[in-house]
Amino acid sequence: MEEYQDHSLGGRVFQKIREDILNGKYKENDELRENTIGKELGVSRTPVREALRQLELEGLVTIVPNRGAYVTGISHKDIWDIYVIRSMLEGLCARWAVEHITDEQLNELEETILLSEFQMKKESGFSAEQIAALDGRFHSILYEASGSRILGHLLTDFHNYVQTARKSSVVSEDRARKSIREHRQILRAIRDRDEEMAEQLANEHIMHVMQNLKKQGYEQE
Amino acid sequence: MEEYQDHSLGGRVFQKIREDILNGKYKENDELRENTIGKELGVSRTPVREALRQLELEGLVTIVPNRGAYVTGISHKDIWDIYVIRSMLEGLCARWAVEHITDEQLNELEETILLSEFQMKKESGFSAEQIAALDGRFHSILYEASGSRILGHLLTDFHNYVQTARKSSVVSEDRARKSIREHRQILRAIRDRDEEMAEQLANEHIMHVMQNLKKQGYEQE
DNA sequence: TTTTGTATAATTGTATACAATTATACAAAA
DNA sequence: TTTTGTATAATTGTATACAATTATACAAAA
Repeated sequence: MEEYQDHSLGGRVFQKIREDILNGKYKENDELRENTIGKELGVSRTPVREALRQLELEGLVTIVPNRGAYVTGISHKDIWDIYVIRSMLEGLCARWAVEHITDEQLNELEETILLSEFQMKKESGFSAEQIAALDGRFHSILYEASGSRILGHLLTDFHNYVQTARKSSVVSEDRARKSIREHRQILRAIRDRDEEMAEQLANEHIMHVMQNLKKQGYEQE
Repeated sequence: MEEYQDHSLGGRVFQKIREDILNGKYKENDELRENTIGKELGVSRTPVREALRQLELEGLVTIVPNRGAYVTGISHKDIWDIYVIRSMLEGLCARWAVEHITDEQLNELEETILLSEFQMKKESGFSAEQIAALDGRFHSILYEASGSRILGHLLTDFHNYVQTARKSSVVSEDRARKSIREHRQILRAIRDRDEEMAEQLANEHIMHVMQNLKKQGYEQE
């Protein structure tokens, strides 16, 4: 994500703790002690502190002054809410992309779709992780193409949030195929400079993912 | 905002730097040196570092590893984009509030409107700051009432973002009166449990603010 | 003049020391 | 037994020390 995240200890600790919250290693209300985590990761308290402060800003951790940091956790309702919000914003993003997208970005979108289709045709079976990664790439190109720093930032955050939480396992073959087809339709609408259509398709695309989530027990609340 | 922000040095430094970026003291691409800021505020580097790392997460600061922190700045387009996004999400918020709002919250909304109307009737002229504060309160009650931690968090962030940036000065008397009237309409729709109407009105409410912004030179891009 | 190399200064990255605050253990009193 | 008080331990908050990295100044070479 951001520049320094990969280089500094603090950034890596941030990503690590975040992942461990989202994948369930740290559960709701767990106390996150600076020393304990530091020892676990082989670093001092300083980078851990930085990471915890950042995680609070993201809403994953609650800090009580002079007492400690606690996992806030992310409920099924939270994930559901994010999808509702995302469906609106992905629509807006596709609409804006119609205006701002470059030829190069169009080609990149095309490429991820082709690679996805290739994955699905493999005789040895498709790799869910690869499909998930390509899906991520497709969307982040669109975020970039929206020409909006704010919207891109927001959608990227959300994408990370839910992606790790629901893991890549949710990609059923049926859903994967439909998803790729929807990507292709979105791309076509953008190529045709059809704002209305692009927005609607991107909107529906996320709603379809939601229908799939519902089957897996993510209820409305 | 968050719990620890008021108590710890790091939290206060965070708020201070953020304010100074949004109100223009620190301009785009300004370098934010840990030592310099620390001396200015009479604290050591540690809390400043924490603050800068958090600000990067908010997108107000860019950190280049081993080199420094630079103000990212917030353009007119950014503010405009936030309003477009906000208009959608405030609509969603009002819709959800219809389902989740408590009687107490309804009363609080009523109260802020009454207080606003009282302000506008004052012979000595109304206080723009008071009106802005009441506007903020109205919206944050709604955010709370949406029953969505995620949506509330997001809208609160956005609200802070733009509020400080465009200062309270933009509140013209004409706009203030209309704004209060719109608040009243939104409240009525929520009371009537009319989701559709509540969403639409909240949506339009923000779009009206946008029209006002446009007059003040905030262009589409 | 322009470029390149190098010593020095400045700055960030991380660990650690110490103070302040909170949690815990346990004895004394009810 | 339950409650309260107090000493001690554990933890967070902040400052600072030191290492690593980058910026700057300036001389030497082209």
